[in-house]
Amino acid sequence: MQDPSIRRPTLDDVARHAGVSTATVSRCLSAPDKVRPGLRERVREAIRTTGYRPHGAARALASKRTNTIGAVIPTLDNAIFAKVAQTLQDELDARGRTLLLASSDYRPEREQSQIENLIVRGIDGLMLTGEQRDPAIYSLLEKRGIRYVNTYVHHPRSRHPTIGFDNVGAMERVVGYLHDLGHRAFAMVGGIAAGNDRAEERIRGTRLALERRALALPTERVLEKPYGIDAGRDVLRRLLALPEPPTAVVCGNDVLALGVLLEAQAMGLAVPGALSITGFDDLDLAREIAPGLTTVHAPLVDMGRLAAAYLTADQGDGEAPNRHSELPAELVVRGSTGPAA
Amino acid sequence: MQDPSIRRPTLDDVARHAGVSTATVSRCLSAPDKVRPGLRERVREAIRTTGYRPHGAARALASKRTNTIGAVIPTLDNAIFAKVAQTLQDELDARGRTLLLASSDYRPEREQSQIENLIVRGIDGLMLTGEQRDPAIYSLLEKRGIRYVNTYVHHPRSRHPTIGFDNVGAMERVVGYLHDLGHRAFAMVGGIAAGNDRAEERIRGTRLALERRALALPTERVLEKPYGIDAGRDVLRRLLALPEPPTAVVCGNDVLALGVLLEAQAMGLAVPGALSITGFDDLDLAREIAPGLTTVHAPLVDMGRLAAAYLTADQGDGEAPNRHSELPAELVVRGSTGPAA
DNA sequence: TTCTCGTTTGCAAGCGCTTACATTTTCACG
DNA sequence: CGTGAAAATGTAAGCGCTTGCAAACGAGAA
Repeated sequence: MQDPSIRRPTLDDVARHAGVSTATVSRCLSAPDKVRPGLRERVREAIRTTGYRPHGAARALASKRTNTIGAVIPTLDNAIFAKVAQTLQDELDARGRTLLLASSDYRPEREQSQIENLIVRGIDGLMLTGEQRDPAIYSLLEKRGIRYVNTYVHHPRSRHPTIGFDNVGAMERVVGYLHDLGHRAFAMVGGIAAGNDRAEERIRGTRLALERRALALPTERVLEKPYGIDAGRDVLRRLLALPEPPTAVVCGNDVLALGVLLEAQAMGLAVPGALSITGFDDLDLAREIAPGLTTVHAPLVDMGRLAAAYLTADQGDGEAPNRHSELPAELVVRGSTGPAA
Repeated sequence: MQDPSIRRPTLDDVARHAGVSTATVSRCLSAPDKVRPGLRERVREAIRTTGYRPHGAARALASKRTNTIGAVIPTLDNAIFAKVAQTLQDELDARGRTLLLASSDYRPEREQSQIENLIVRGIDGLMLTGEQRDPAIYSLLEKRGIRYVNTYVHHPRSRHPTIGFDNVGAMERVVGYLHDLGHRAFAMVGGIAAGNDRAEERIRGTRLALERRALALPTERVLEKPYGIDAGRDVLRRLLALPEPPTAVVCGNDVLALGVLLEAQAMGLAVPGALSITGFDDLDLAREIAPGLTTVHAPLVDMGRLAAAYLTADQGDGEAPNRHSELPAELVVRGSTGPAA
């Protein structure tokens, strides 16, 4: 859409204006301390009067750096990804980098194409969600020498760097807490586990924790649903139709939990009197709704911060950042859980 | 972070592999029908075996097009912007463009720097939120020949293109509806109007609609708050302390309305029996919460679609897209409003 | 004053691609 | 087959910037 009739000022124009070479102008921009203060000021002035703005593509081509970090998240339509994206952007901004954001809609093949897209566009680093993906993607990133990090998971033994939390461990805490309250009849509703390791880990974590307590979580009591309030509502109706309805419903995220909670209220089922509900993520709303939602707090802001730091850390400069950072994902107890009926 | 020891395959490599010139390879990529099918296949094969990926920056530099569209929104932390961003991205994707997203945190100076940033990064078009901003920004965009569009507003007489809805008119409908229900004691809580024309228009629209019905909206009954559930809660407590508390609270968006609603419920105030509440935006949650929130439906998806179409429309090709598109912003009546007490 | 050495500046070669323009090939038609 | 126009391909000149290297400069030492 650039109107070809308009010529934007270039480095040459600035150089001519200031009576110096383009090299000097370039240095003024990227390494001002390499230029004598007097000259520097003259160049600054010339930049101002010409209205010069650097040309990112030319710069990237010549310098082989784009100062751009990519990120692929499943969707912007969920606050937990939006918040990390927001944090990442703020942090990158502060470091003079730009965030190039893409979303995959939870579809692996779309994630792959988005990553390819980002690579073509030029990125110096890449934040990904979860670890599970086609190995070809990892080898492409390595071949291109693009630093990347997987978030929302913590896999200390993985060869791929991770910044996140222990989804399995978090569910152990959730289940332990509910078990201590006397609950024995559990059900779980999680996201679609196929292609989503966070969802899978939360389901697995719940099952493991129950088995550890000599309780089974049979398949018909584990429902996988795309995240959505309506899905949560739907699930509760289904669970209550079971011969032995659960006294505790463990949800894979807060949106599902909210659906379960709202449906319980709509059905006149006392929460937590007749049913305890837990979520995951700790959305703002979890604190505000009545009763407050017992949930696992996902350390989104810290994750975004650490990811930004990891992806922008200087390469050679000693001090390689940790390949794996674990963030706490703590249980937040609120009013949606209570002793088993 | 590009490892300099690694040489990525270039057009030259592909050309050599296929025994053709770089021009032919380039054409295979951007105008395949200009190349004889046999050759085309040979080149495709060479691309595959070399693992070639185009270099976006080089391409942008040579072609003067980036195939990238920028967007600056106030924040990702609000579903209404996230949803538009999501839609925009999907639509642009389908057209082979990339979305470069930035957020301003509702701060004009930050918006300006983000726009400059996007321009340097290279964009062919730009979606902005609202119309109110430093004229220097508009003239920079024009000087650069970058097509732009203002969204979330509809200003048919403005010289700047807009795609959005009539915020003032929407409030007329909200007030009219409440007035018909017998409400005479109104209060309003909106976003911070300074630097946010959408918020300002909604407040103004409410005031105008009331004046048209011979009702005043005195300053102490208009509260401007940063969007947030807690702000909404806070506001309700304040309004109920007034000598003559309102029977209807009109909110500038759903998040504030949700706060008002939750606080009313926490205080044991019947909604809509003792208090009617309206929102704006029609978040998913507005439909799910009990009682459902009466609100104005913001046509986010259509806005995103139209913006994508507008910003990617071919220039010369006759058929200039409309400079101003108005989308309906309809009142959605749910359970949070009822006859005045 | 001359010499040395560190600092500042300029020169110019690309970075990988697109695209006028020139050249060659193809093919319908006479 | 020859001809000419159209189609396919190649040639090469940039796009605007960075950066290695060389040249010029300046300041202190001899």
